[in-house]
Amino acid sequence: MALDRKVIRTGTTVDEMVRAIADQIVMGALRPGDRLDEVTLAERYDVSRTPVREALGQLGVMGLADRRPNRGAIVRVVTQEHLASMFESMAELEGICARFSAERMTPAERTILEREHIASCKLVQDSAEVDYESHNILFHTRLYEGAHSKHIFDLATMTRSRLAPFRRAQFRLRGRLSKSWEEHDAIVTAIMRADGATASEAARAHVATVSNASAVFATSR
Amino acid sequence: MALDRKVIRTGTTVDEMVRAIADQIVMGALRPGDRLDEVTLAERYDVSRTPVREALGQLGVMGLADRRPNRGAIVRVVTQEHLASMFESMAELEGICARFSAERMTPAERTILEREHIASCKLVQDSAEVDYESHNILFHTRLYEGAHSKHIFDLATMTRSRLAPFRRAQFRLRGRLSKSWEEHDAIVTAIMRADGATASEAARAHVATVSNASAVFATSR
DNA sequence: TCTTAAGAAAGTGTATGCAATCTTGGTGCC
DNA sequence: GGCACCAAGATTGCATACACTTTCTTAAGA
Repeated sequence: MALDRKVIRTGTTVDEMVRAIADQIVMGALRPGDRLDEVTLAERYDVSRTPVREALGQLGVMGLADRRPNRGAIVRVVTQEHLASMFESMAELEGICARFSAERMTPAERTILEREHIASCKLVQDSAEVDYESHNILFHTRLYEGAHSKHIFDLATMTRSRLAPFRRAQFRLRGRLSKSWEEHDAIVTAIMRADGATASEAARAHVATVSNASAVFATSR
Repeated sequence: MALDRKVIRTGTTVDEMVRAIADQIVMGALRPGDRLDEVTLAERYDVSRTPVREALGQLGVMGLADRRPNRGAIVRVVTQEHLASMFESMAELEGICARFSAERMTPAERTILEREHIASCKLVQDSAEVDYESHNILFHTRLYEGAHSKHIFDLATMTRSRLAPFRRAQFRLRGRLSKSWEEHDAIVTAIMRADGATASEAARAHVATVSNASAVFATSR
């Protein structure tokens, strides 16, 4: 299934390849350790090897792929140690974002955050895992944005995408959905009160829980 | 002056190009806004455009270059706002590293940190700006390493390299050298006492000072 | 004089080809 | 049977070629 590049054409082919491959990795279609063969990818997307190669190089810098000179690229495999390190960093970053959000969000941003959070309660009641996952991503993005700091946003977003392959299906664990909502609730409440310290701690605890839920999944493959 | 690739040959040409260009940016030979012309770079390093292009793409991901489709690449220009955001992030990251270092460094690491810190006192007395700058980079690297968290290390290192073009010559400001040493001293003292909170605060304050020193320089160009 | 249009020049984006390197399957030797 | 070695195939790395986009130049028209 080739991409219709001639029709839509946003940006360069390389960008499209980066997005396409990154998506496959983040979505789990390509799993850690899988080979990223240049000719195979080129054929699949109906492009030459050149843009594929550039994309692989960029994915390497992003930390999603691992490039071995003369030996091809694979989806990055991380050790348990490194994985823990990433979750730890994520917790710290989210803590910072929550603190800044509590201190800096505009009234409009606070309103949106709260409204979306309350709306998501219904998804929990309906056990709508997939929709809740979408909401969850948005929720955390709101936190990163609310920090009003472009670089923190970049760091948090990057770290999240690197972790994505390892947090798949976290919401399938029994009761995880409603627990997640309660944790979000603690964060939102603190942010609405402009209580940075509490928001930060709640966010860190939240990520720690996700970390535990994901660790089980990551090791059991 | 072409690189002697045939002779030394460590890694691929692309890697060499990334290093070479990144160095030029970080060292200040290439300044924000400067064009990164593919053919010029290719000729300068005596390679074809292909590896140069791949390098530019990777530098874009690293945040050192800015790539505009069909319009070439330039050394990234950051707004005052974005620069402040990066310094703010750097302060938070260093704070985290200092806290973790205080909690996690091995006795051997603590010894090395303290010994190098004490040795650097002589550089201050001699007003050896260049040598102190080298020591300074090492000092902060020790902090990042001491956190014992690969990902935090990556984030800190990346952020530092992005900031490098803007903190040039910070030590030329009068009295900055000895002030820097005193700030380091506060961090080291706290780490030796395994006092995470104090170490964290000292590190954050230290970066804040650097930020102010650099902001003057950045705007006055 | 200023604006604008057309064409040329410069530069980027992708495809293809070839050389270099790695992998694999098989063969001979111990 | 196991191991070292070697050649063929597969794959990557880089250079070159060409198409396409942007930018610059220049000149005509208002």
